[in-house]
Amino acid sequence: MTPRTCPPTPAVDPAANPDDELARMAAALGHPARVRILRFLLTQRECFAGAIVDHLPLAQSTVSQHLKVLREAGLIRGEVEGLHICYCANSERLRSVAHLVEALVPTPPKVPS
Amino acid sequence: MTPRTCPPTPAVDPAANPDDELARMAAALGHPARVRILRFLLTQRECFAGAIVDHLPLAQSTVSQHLKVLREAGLIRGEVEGLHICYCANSERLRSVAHLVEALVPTPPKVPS
DNA sequence: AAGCTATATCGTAATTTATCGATGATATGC
DNA sequence: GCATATCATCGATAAATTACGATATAGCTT
Repeated sequence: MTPRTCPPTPAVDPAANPDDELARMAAALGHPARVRILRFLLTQRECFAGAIVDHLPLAQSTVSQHLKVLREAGLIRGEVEGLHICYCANSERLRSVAHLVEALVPTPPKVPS
Repeated sequence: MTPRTCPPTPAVDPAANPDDELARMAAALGHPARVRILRFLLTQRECFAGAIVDHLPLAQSTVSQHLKVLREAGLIRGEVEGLHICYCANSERLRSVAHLVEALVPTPPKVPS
């Protein structure tokens, strides 16, 4: 009904173990266009969807769909602002993703004193 | 010709910018089964392919394909060891992936003294 | 109200992915 | 050499992803 929604950012799924959570985030990041969108959003701090479309060699509808994937993963947030929609990266969520990945890196085998 | 190959670990693609690299790694991590395989490998330090198959509710051929994806992303390594193939996580590569993700997290806006 | 702009959604085609069973290849043991 | 175990690859199939143009919707502007 409302195309201009920007779903309330599903945020973290509480009923997901870290493995599934990580897989979900990784899947959202698993496309070059989405990584570029994210990076662009980070360098601009925020911007309208149109700017992102201009920045990528993809059709508007395609970009919109990538934005949706990122939104549903909670990696970005969109806010209606008059006629535009202002997107920005969700730093908090990005940090939590970074932690999930770091948790995967084995700690160097501890050498007992 | 040689089914028991364990391709030489394509490792890092030098001709890839960080965005594409990150997307490639994320795509490899973007499936719950693969994250579980990786985690299993990390808790065991190493193990035969059969053990991984036993650990997952998937057919042997399916697991083998997931292993291939992880291998081609350089996230794990396999070594022929007699009749088995011994897999282990590539910590170095995992660390580099962690760094790629961390590089995405905005540094807190620096407050000039 | 009528038109315009910005963006989401829909319908669809093409590609990729996930999964399985079956097969093939190698190494081991007899 | 022959049977067996272990694992990769193949072929098929179903499902998901990606991409696009077309359409619809919400909010300005006049």
